[in-house]
Amino acid sequence: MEAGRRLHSCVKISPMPELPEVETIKRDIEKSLIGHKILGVWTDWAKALKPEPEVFKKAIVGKKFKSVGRRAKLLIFHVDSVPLVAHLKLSGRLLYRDQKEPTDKFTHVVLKLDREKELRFADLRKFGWMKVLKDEDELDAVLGEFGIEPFTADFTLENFSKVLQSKKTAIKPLLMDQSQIAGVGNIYADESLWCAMIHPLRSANSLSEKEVNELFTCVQDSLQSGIKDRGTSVDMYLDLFGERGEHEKNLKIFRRDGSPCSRCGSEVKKTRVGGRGTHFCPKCQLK
DNA sequence: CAATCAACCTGGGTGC
DNA sequence: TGCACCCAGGTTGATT
Repeated sequence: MEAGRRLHSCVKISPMPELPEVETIKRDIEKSLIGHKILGVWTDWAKALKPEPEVFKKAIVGKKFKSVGRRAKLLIFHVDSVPLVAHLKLSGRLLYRDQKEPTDKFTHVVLKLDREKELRFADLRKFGWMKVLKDEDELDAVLGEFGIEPFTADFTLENFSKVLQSKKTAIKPLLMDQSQIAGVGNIYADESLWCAMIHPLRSANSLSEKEVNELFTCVQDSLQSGIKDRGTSVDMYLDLFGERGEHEKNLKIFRRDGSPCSRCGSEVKKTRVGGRGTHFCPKCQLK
């Protein structure tokens, strides 16, 4: 276990932009990128630009960033009237930088802007992408694939309860199922379940009314707490200006295996649920 | 229909 | 020192 702790403290690659991280980037973009004109597009990784680099370039060069939004973990831009969406997946970063600042080797897309600025897309694992959409109908179709969105009018206890009651799958994979509940990834799923004292393998439709209530509150609190700290940097997420988020020190359960549970003192355990690393307190979160 | 799983990637760890 | 192998995880798409 000592080895386990040491291993985790050395892991340098686990960004995981989830709702709070993407929301942080979105808010910073509102204050910086909006209004900039796109002068050119550079890439060394064709797959990052959809539908394909030439179409992507043609659609946006000469136009201005007008708005930015977020749905689940997706960033939504409008470049003039052209919808553009971006997904950071596991290791993507968006950076707003002066042209003269050096780029790192993970930078695979650069949007050259006016006023000597750049929007850089860096991605160690190259899973992320930016995509130009045809029109608002296509955007509606993309956004319609997601489930209930936290912090919107749709995210009611009634709707949350309906989602849980309709599935007998384990609660953790359901929390992370973007088509059901939008924006929750591995970190905030673990945090939410610890907060609500629910074991990650509990069948979703087996939760009591009280547990559903608790989880409903905990999901929102965990996400809100992450936003307040400008996201979690474990260890690669950086915000639009290249700064780390502060939420890592406020994590209650994620990657704390081997340490005492901050609620009951029992040793935090790590296991696998749905193929993903899952952290829980065996005393607080009974099966 | 639901659960499972490889594939997409890279770097950093371990074990031999 | 080197090298094969494993792991991290969001999402898609194929398979069971």
